[in-house]
Amino acid sequence: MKRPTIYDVAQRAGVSKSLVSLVLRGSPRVSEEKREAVLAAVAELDYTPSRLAAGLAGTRTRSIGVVVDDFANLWFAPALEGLRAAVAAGGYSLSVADTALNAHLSQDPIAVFRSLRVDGVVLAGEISAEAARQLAVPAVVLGTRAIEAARVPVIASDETAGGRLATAHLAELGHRRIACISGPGPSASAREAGYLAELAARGLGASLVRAEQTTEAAGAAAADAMLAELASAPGAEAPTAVFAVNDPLAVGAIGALRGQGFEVPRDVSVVGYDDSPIASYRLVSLTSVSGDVRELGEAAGADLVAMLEGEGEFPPSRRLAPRLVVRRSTAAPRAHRRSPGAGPV
Amino acid sequence: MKRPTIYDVAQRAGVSKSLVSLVLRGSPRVSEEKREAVLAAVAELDYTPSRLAAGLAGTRTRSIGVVVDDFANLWFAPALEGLRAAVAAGGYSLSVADTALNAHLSQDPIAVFRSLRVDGVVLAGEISAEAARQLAVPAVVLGTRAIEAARVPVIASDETAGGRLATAHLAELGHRRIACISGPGPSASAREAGYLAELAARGLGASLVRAEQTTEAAGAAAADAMLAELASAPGAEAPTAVFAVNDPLAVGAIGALRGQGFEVPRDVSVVGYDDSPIASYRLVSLTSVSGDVRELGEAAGADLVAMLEGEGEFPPSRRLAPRLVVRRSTAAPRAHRRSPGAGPV
DNA sequence: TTGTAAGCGTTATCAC
DNA sequence: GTGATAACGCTTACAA
Repeated sequence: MKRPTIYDVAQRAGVSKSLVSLVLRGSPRVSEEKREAVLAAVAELDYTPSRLAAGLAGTRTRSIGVVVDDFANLWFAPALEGLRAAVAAGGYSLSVADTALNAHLSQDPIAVFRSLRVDGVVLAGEISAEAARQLAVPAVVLGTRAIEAARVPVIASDETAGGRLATAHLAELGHRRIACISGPGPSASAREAGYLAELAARGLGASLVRAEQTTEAAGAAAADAMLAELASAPGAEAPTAVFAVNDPLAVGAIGALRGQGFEVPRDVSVVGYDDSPIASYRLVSLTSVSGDVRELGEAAGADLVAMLEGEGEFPPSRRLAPRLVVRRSTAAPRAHRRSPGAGPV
Repeated sequence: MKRPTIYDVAQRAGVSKSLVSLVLRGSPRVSEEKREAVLAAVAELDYTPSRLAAGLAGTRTRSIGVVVDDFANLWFAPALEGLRAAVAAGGYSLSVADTALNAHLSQDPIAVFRSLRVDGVVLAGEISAEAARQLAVPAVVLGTRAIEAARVPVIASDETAGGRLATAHLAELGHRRIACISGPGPSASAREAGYLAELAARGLGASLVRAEQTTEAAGAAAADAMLAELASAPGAEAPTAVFAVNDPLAVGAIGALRGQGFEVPRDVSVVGYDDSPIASYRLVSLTSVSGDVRELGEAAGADLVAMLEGEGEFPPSRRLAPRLVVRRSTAAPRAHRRSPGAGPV
């Protein structure tokens, strides 16, 4: 008992296979009569066209591949939803792969997509510049500024602006000693650059620690290290605010600070980045920078579809402005509250 | 400038296309000489075989589809990794889709996989029973017991056992009034059933609240509701321990309890479920039941490959035993610590 | 409007 | 070992 083919449908409906193909692809030049006959046959036979054959025969597969850097980065979930919404308009379907997913067996996701003949790909997350080159199909990069140079539009959140936003918020509250817990990777660098720029613009001094990874544990370790260094320095003063370049780092820092007797935000204010689910948890209530990831996904999807449908030129890179979600992890510094003009003790 | 085909490779290597196909599929009956010639031509031409054509012509596509209920469920990341490892052994590659991803436009992921002619599918998460039926290809269900009846093996964590484990842990610590915050869905039900079974086995009374969703906010609301109800009841006593059927619910409950002046674990112990990343955060340090999801994924992948390669019979359903990860959210009850035999005040 | 026929790039079945 | 030559199920001119 084999699967029904377009041929079976044609026979049952009493038409030719071409007609079936036309009906299925919604051609307007078919009689209502035949259309119904075809649709009926399709339903009766439970026919599902083979995308393999369609892709082989046609000029496109109407599928687009999405490469996600890591499925554990919850970041991409809303991005994917925005993408889907955007490409669905063009009749495309998404195929998702994660970089780590096939890394071991040299099962490079890009290679898989190539052999699948996807019409285009979306590089989501911190993709290596190398991956983007030698990419025979139209592509857009979503959410990082790593590969500015390649011939692909980059749809990213302006992470440097986000870093400035977070830092400015703390400065506006009255903080003068604002530390930063950064980490590895281009996103972290961009956010960190924003922190430095904003401090410079305000004439404040910087205090930077780089965590080994961008995890909660690394954030805790970085905060501990920062505190330890302060303790051993002669006249050093502890920061009254910390900007962590992502939420896990921030949560780790809060845990470490609390472990050392500092209450948040009473003694130290903390700002995170990404506005991940944990940030809104009551237990945490973390002020965080939000990249509006879903919209980023939508924009990327729309741009890719435009490249696929349109002739020639490709859309310009875009850098969307992030916004700050203020919660209960930030407040004015104590000294500031007691007597606005007073210097630190 | 078109893509190179197997024909181009054959011509360049001075052999027939059949030979090229044999070499690429690792046939042992080809001379070393020709093999090298073919491989060289492949490299020079940067040839990538078309999976579309291969799937069309061959008897299988060597691809398997994974349907995830929701990408935002961090749960599936390790499961996917286990899956990948297991199916890679058989030379299969994974294609992932999320139920919500295409739900809107009747872009049912199962339909997409059908048209892609995947060799098999993995249903991960809480899949509807309906989805599993009418599934023309071999399938396994990963991580839920929802569709016991269908003709697919179910590889799941024994969630009822997990519920018992959590409850037993609290009882062993000396707790007598153990409440449960449950939620919607089959997983929650199974965990809840374990809670009830363990209490019954120990002759303890149950106190159950069902949250509207399985989110942190819902958990907080449920805990608040529970406390409010207790306050209005005449001689009711507050529970000294709470088992929440997943981690977000548990974190929400902790937040709510703290808001009402209860410290965890001093006044109330809390156990969660899933051992998600947040559970290990210092700020939370939540005792939680772990399903060893990666291993679950491996088992499911191995079973599916066995079904695909093997002839006939399919592997039995399996229910893997979960384990408890004890952290700092659980401790002996206060009264118990002061005087072991004393009743509650 | 509908039918005919020629591919699309592989695998599979034979011969050689 | 190696090479022809049919499928595979569809799209797409081109005819009718």
